[in-house]
Amino acid sequence: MKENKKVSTTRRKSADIRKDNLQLILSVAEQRFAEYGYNGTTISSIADQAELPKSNILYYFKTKEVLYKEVLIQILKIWLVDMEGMSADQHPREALRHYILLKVKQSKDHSNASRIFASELLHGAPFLREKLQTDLKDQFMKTCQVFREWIAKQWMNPISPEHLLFMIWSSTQAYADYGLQSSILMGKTELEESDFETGAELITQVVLKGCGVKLL
Amino acid sequence: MKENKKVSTTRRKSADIRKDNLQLILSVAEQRFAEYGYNGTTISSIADQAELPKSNILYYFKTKEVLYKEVLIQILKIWLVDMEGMSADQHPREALRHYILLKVKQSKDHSNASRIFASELLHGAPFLREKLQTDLKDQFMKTCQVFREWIAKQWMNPISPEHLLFMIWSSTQAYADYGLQSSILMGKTELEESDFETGAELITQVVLKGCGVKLL
DNA sequence: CAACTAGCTGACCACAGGGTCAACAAGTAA
DNA sequence: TTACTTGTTGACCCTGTGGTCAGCTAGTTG
Repeated sequence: MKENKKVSTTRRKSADIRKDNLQLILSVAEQRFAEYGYNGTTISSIADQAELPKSNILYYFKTKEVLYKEVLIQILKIWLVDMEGMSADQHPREALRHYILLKVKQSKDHSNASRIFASELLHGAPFLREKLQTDLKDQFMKTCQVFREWIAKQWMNPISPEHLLFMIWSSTQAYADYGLQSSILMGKTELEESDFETGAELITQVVLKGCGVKLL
Repeated sequence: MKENKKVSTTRRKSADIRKDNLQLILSVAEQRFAEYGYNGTTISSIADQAELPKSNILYYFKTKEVLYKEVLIQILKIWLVDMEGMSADQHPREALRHYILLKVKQSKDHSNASRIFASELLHGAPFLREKLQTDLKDQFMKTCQVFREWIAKQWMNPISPEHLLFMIWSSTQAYADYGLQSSILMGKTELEESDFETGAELITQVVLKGCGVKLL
C-alpha cells in the first residue's frame, strides 16, 4: 500500500512476510508429519521442502513441539466445526447423510490433517490430551444429546449414541487413514473420486437403515 | 533336565534360552512400538523394559528394522486367520456377527498389535507394502467373493463388498486405535468389558440391518 | 577333561537431529 | 538519515541413538 520508494524489487511488509512464512511452514509441516509422524519428521526435512534454512523455521516456531501442536490445533478446529452442523431439529435422514458426506470429503481433501489427527490419537494423544477432555468432549456430548433427541422423537432406533458416533467417525475417517491401502487392495494407485462417493453412499445407507431411520 | 552339577542355580539349555529371550524381546518391543511408533521407540528403551542390556537385543535382532518387521509379521498372521473364518455357505447373519465379535475382541485383547498395524498403514505401510499386495490382498478378494455370493443368494442387499469390508474393518479396529480416546470422551480411564460388548453388538446390528440381512 | 559354540556385555564410535547464538540484512518510523 | 524492530542465517554445541567389537562366560560335545 505504501509507495515503491527505491528499487523495483517487490518490497514486502514485515507483517506479510511473517504471515506468508508461517503459512508456508505450517503447510509443509502438515505434509511431513502426516507422512512420517512426529518422531519421523525432522526440522531439517521441513526446512528443505519449504526451501528455507533450518534456523528460519526455529525463528518462527521455538521448538518442533510448538510447531506440531500448532498444526494439531488447526486440525481439531475443522473437526469441531463439522460436528456442529448437526442439530436436533434436523431429521437424521438429512443430518447424518450430510455429516457423513462431509467427513468423507474431509478425508479426501484434507487427508494429511486427518492422518496426523489419527496418528496422534493412536499413540495416546500425548499432545492433545487436554483439548480432547475439554473442547472435543463438549462437542461430543452435544452431538450425543442430538442423537438422544432423535431417538426420543422416534426418528431412529434406541441405540447407544456414543458407539454410533464412534462408528461413523471411524468408518469415514478410514478413507483418509487407510485410503492408500484400500487402493492397493483394489488394485489402484490411489482412490478415485468415485470411490469416495461410493464409500460415503454406502456408509450413509448402512447407518441410516441400521439405525432404523425412515428413508425418503 | 540335567543334574544340578555345581550350584543350585537352574541350568538352562541354549535352545530354551534363545526361545525365551526372543519371545521376551518381541513382546516388549510390541508394547513399545504400539505406544511410541517405530521412530519414537529406542532400542535402549526396549532393553530397559526387558531388563536386558542393549547389546543383547542387538545380538538377537541385527537391527531395529529387523525387529520391527518381525513384530509386524506376527500381527499380519492374526489378521488373516480371522478373516478366513467367513465362508459363503454360512449365513451372513451368523458369519458377520461372529467376525465382528472376533475383530472387536482382537482390538481388546491385542490392542498393541492392532495399533502397530494401524500405524503402519497410516504412514503408507513402508515395511508391509509387499505383504499387503500379496497375502492380504488375496484374503481380501476371497472375502469380497464371499460377500458377492451372499448377495447372489439374496441373503443381503447388493452393496459394494469392498467398501462394506472397509467399514467393518475400520469400525471394529477403532476399538483398539481409539479406545483410549473413546474412554476419555466417555469420562472413564479406560474402556470396560461392557463397552466392547456394546460396541460389537451395535456394529453387528447396524451392519446386518444396514445390509438388509434378515435377522432371526 | 579339552575344544568348541552360543550367549552375553561394557566400552566405544559416528552421526544425526534439536536447539542456541551472534552477527548481519532488511523493513519501519521519526 | 538515524535509531529501532523484525527477519535471516551459518556456525556451533550437545545429547541421544543405532550399531560395532573384542573379550568374556556359560552351555555343548567328544
